[in-house]
Amino acid sequence: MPGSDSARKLTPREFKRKKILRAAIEVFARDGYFSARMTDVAKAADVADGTLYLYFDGKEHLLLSVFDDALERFIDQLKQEMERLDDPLAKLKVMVRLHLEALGRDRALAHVLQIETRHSRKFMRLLSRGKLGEYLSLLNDIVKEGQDLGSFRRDVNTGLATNVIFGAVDELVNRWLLADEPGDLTQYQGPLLKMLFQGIVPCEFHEGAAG
Amino acid sequence: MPGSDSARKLTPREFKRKKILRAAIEVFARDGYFSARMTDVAKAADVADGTLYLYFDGKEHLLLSVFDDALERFIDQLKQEMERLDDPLAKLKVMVRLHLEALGRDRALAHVLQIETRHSRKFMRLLSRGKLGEYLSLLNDIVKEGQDLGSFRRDVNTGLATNVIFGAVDELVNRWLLADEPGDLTQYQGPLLKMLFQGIVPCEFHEGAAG
DNA sequence: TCCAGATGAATGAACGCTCATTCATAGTTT
DNA sequence: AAACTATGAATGAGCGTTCATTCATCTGGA
Repeated sequence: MPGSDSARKLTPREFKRKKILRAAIEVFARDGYFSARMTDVAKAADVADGTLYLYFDGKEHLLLSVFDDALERFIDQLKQEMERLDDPLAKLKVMVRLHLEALGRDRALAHVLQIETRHSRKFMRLLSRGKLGEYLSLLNDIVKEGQDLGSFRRDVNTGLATNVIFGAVDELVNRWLLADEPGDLTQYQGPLLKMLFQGIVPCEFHEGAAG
Repeated sequence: MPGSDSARKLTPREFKRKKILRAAIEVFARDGYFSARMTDVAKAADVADGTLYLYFDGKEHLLLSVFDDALERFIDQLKQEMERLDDPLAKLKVMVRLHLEALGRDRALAHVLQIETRHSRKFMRLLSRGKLGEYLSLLNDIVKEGQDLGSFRRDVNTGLATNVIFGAVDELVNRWLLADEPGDLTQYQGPLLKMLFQGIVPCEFHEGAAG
């Protein structure tokens, strides 16, 4: 099944494509998407201005490609790692870990994914209907499975729980991006999961707390 | 103390300022911040192009003003409503309710606050250091107070809990904004709080879940 | 009451600059 | 010698901002 093996040799064309994508990440992260000039992306990729348009349909399509390319790799990895797991709780842990690891290791990419790709409603909808939707759907499946098996509460709406989990992780990454002295992003994995699993109110007070 | 009473009569200048701010919200929400033209904001405010610059220092400052103005009103209301409350749990409920109500009632404003103001790292830092920081600090205080009083778990980092709560609410609003048929935003208030308070894992499984 | 002069808020046409994109040309491979 | 790929200078539309000018309102002297 050639094409699905991510470790195979790249064709020259694929190689240059990747090189441009990487350059775009660096430049978009450094200057911001709107301030960034295509000329600078070309320069960073060591390629002529016009060449960009032989690989991408324009600036916006380049940004979209950065996003989808990154998420595709991430989703593949996620699926692969989850194959060996049955426990939804363990799956959720892995998902959060991979999410934090992937972004924690590449700050420029994180910046582009978290901030630059969210510049308009129109663009965000585009993302939601693409790879991001696939990712959220994966998360939703885990939550649903956990509820079916009884390891997650059944009395919270599945979609809402998905939303809370994603929102929490997403905001954590945002704060890490905005921090003046960002530490290791993955250090929060444990505490974050603890809070998501157990909530903020001790069990003995649960009756009066909600509602 | 004239000037702090939000219900007093507006001077002509204040009135026109508000009119421009409202127009900016509508136009930024409709076209997106970057696509929006100052000319169109002026048109929507029923004012000449140049007039905008008698009230604001430029396009970016106008966007910032929209944000700060909205948050200032929100924070004032929040402080006022919280004065009568002692219980941190109740305070948190009020905070989430007001947050969802304020945005749920004004979709254009929500759009601008959630999406258009987050177009760059630089701008987001500006927000964080201003009114948004004040808001987060308020939330952080509530969490801390709850932990001191024992109504919130002490074994979760205060800042992280603040982050999770804000992230969850924020993402909920985002999904509402992106939805094709958005319902009433406030309907999620109860379930959201329940999940934040109690977590996703039933109490009896807490031992093995975290970590 | 009337008017001359002063004030500054408001106007909107025009400016000037910034890029995303194009395409005629050049190079490279088969 | 075709076919494919790359180049980068030139283009021109788009738009934030400016500023010379207008005009409604106010002031105070007669």
